[in-house]
Amino acid sequence: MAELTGLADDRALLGRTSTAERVADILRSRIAEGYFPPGTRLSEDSIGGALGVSRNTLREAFRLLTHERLLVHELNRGVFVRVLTVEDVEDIYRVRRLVECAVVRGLGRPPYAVDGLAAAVAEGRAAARARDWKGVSTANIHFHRELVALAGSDRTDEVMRSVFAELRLAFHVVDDPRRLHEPYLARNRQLLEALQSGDRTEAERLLTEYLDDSLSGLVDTYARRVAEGGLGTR
Amino acid sequence: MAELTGLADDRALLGRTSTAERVADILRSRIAEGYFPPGTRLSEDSIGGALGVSRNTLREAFRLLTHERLLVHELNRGVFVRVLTVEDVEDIYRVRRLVECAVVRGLGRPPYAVDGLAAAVAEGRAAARARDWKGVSTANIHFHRELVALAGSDRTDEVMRSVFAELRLAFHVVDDPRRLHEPYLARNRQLLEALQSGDRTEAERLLTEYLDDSLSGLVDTYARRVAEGGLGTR
DNA sequence: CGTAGAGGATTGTTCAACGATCCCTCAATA
DNA sequence: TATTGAGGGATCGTTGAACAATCCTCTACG
Repeated sequence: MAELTGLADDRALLGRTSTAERVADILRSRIAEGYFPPGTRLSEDSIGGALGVSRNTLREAFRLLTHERLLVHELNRGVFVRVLTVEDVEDIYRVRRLVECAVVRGLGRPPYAVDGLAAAVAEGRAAARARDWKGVSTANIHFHRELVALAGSDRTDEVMRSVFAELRLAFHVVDDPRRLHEPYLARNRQLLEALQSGDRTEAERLLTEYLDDSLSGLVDTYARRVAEGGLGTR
Repeated sequence: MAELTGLADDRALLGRTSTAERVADILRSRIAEGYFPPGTRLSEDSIGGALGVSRNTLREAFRLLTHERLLVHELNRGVFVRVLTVEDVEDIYRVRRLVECAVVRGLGRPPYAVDGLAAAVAEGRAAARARDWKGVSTANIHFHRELVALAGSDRTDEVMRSVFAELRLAFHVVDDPRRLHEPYLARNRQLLEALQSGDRTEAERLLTEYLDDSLSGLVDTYARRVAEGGLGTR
């Protein structure tokens, strides 16, 4: 038996993607880019017809996305792109504060593996230079996903990936992404620097402030938009 | 328009569930109680026949439980009750330490709402008196779910509910539930007392020790059982 | 003893059908 | 005018069947 360790990673690339997962990928990115805004109903017939997949396959894709909380399923009514309430947004930040701060606090001795964080900061800087505010938002999320990854827990990573995907739903409702995301570029950089210098407590302080400010800023504009927009909460 | 605020809570009750969800409920509790031990193959034919549902519906239920990590799906072989690896158990405890400790640390000023915790302690004591070690294990899990509930976050509750359900899979593999669960009765009580007296830092210390000991005790016997039992890890 | 292959059993996938539910429309009534 | 109720159309939920693909077991053979 020859060397096979390197092959394990390739298995993910191989057949392991079912039709339903590919459909879910398509729908997920459509939702992420705002093509299907929150509140939109996704009809089995029209979507299945457009994508050329059977109803069963499509329903499996719906189920995947429902599990990620991107869609909500109402019996005999179909699936809808989730409309977050303000309480949802607050709960998302409750989870973020709980988990992200715990990750920072639980770090062992420095140095820390901050390569991913540095890459996300660079990604955000590049997006800002290109005036690509949606890209800035994505880089922001990448930064915090990398932060969570420092805990080295697959389950935590998965949970937070889903939480961040949900958060993106709120971002699509607000109309001024620049004001919402740009200020946090510098603060992510600060956070990175604190971690690079091995200062956990300072990093935790920065992170807490970050999350508090981010939540209040988001809730302000979000509540206004939801109220005026009259998104189909039902 | 009359007073309708009280009715909002009742909506959850009349929210009907699909057949697939009800089937998933049944299978979930069967797995939780050990009727289907880890490694068991769940045949579409026999289960569908016994429950009187069609294959399509049953497969939907399987998918729901697969998303919850209680079942694993092997292509062309069917679904099996998940067999946790030691790495899985370790990751579960990584999540528990991260989240449960963060919950305790994030508590505000005392007094805390420890009614649920007290009830779980009482439940455990009663089960121990009745020599019902599986009941002790359940009460243990209830205690920690109540602990997480102190954070007041729906999402955190849901995540941890799923994590605890997964953990139960490991419990079913070990053969001496008494030795595994009984020692923690007293420690839960200690934890409760620390919280009742408003001592967060002491509670966090107790909790950390608890989780460390619980993990090492579980991994010891679990690794042995998995190795000798030769559960169908394939 | 080991291997190749046939056959049976099980799963993967799709489709069509029918009942159930929801939503919308419209008419009747107070 | 506002409310109620019936009807119809659209969509979802579930079933059953059919066929292909795959796996497992057992047998026969070298």
